[in-house]
Amino acid sequence: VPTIDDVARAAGVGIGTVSRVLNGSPLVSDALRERVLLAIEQLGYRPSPVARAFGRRRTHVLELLVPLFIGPLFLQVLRGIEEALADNGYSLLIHTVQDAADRDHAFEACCARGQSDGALALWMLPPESRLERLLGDGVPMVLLNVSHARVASVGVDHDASARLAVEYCARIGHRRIALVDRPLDVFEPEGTGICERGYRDAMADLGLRVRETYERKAALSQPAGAAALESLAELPERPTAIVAASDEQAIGIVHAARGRGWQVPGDLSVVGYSDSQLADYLGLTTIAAPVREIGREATRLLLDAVATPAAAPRTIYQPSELIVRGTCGSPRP
Amino acid sequence: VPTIDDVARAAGVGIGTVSRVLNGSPLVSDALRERVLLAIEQLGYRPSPVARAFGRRRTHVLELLVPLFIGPLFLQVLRGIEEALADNGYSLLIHTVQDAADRDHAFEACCARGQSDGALALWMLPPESRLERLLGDGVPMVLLNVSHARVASVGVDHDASARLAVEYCARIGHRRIALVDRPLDVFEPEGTGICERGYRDAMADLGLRVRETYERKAALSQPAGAAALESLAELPERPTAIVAASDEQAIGIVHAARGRGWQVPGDLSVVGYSDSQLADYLGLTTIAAPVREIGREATRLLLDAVATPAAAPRTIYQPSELIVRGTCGSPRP
DNA sequence: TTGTAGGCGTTATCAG
DNA sequence: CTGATAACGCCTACAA
Repeated sequence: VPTIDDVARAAGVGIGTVSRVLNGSPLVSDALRERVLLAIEQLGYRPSPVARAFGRRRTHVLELLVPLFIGPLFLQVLRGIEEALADNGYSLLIHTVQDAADRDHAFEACCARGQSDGALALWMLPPESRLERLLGDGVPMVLLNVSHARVASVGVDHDASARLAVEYCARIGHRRIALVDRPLDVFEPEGTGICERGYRDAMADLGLRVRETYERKAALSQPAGAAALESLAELPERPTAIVAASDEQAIGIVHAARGRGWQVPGDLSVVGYSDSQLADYLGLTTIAAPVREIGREATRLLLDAVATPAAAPRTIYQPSELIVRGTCGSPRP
Repeated sequence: VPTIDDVARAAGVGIGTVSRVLNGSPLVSDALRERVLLAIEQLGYRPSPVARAFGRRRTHVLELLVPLFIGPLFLQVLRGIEEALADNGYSLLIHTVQDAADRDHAFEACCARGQSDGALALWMLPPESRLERLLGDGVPMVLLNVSHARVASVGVDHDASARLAVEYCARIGHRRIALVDRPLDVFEPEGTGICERGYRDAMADLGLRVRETYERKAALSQPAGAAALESLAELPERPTAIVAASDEQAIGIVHAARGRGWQVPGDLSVVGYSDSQLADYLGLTTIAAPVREIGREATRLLLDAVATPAAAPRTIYQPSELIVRGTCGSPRP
């Protein structure tokens, strides 16, 4: 494998000149640039990425922390990220995380500066314990679809999304609207819900009764959604509409409701959240999150942070949108 | 950020000793190892991954080429890959590919040795034009779920899978079984189909009539599957069962059939392929491919190749399996 | 068992 | 504009 030295020798110039040509410096005469380019071509020379990373103290690699519960949305985010990465020479390193321990490892690894120039974390908060080191080491980092006071983030405003769903249900006539939420930090099931505030505020603003018994918090899975429905179904005055915090949960809810012999949307309306591929296939009414855009914008933000460190953590919201399909209808009188 | 020099100084030893401790060499006295470990701890020292990669001429990174059409199966493969990667210090670099040009770039980049120690390509063949350089540069590479005479691969035997599907349909009484295939090379739509041979052989072996009019080749999408069904439906003697080369296609077929007012499985039986999450949700009878296992075994194979170069390209087959759900039934007399 | 010196392929910093 | 030359941080002989 030819090195920069070989090229310099072949072109009859110093390695400095070759390096300048390689990096598009204007400080090279056309004549020499020509000769260098020729030599590169003839030798089939490719600069070594590791040597470069070593030399310029920049890896041109971004890290991506992916929780497995994200499901099919992953490919969408990935598309957005790659859109922002197109042709700027950056690559993506992936770490999947399955549980809290994985998460801690992954964030820890990001802090250990050197592997990458920055990190993207999807749908997932960094553990508070690692936060100091994380911010201390100055690894640029952007959170996607979750927000945190001290870290930059891009995502939808979950409270606004919940409001959208609740207002829609109210508009088509529902008054008994329940919430099947998900914990803000998926690895912290006892914490606050992600749509909680938006749901309550929207209900109150609409003059609808806010009752604790109408709020459930469930994991991001179909069975969890189904379980939440069963519990809601036992209420003396059961809800006629349910707003879920994910499409998975919503699908579980729909299945369970139909399993009880209820009609959806006849006896129960259900709104999902995210507009995953599944929602489309199954005709689920849902609040769409612009997942691809989130990936793109977050990556742009991160690249900015890599180029210009020390910017204050920004939070950018992308608008969510109601997608009407087949799981909502007016309640039967 | 502390370097190995700082550690050596703090521990009062040479950098060689520190390096040995770092790499678990037995050639260090317990006393010194203790001191070094302490210094590392106190300084919060972390060896630089790039410097290491530079020094030992091994990046400890594997590259993964992912075609977007893979869909939700991706996360599953990823799980398998990470299983094999667990705790051996390897990371995963991802390149998504959307079209033939992307693919060419991606394979090209892998050849440019240095970015990674080896590459995994999913559901996708390298372009023949790149093959020489690829094999020439000696980048270890393993193909997943496609096979090639000159490159190592791990996947299911598509012909065996097709046979499984056909035999099942025949067993429950079908005689007019059609195939909606996919091209072996997705970016080469005109090429041979991936299940073609298995389908024809199985039909012949069962004494069923093999007719060209019963074979369609479609893209890996629902609309493509739907289109194939429409075309099949116009036949004077339409098939009573259809074997598809992917779950997506199968779902498109089912939708289109129901759109025509046909009952599935009453009027038409459909078998999918892969057992994606969707197949489960929609109750699609399908041939399951052990996707996670494929990821795991392929990665193991690749790691072997990285450690011991120049092994002859091996092809490993994983068994596929029939999953009976709700889209197949006996034909009406 | 230990320390020291050289090398890895670039980039960056100088004098010219 | 150009060419030496010194980092960069670690690994690996080699010598002690």
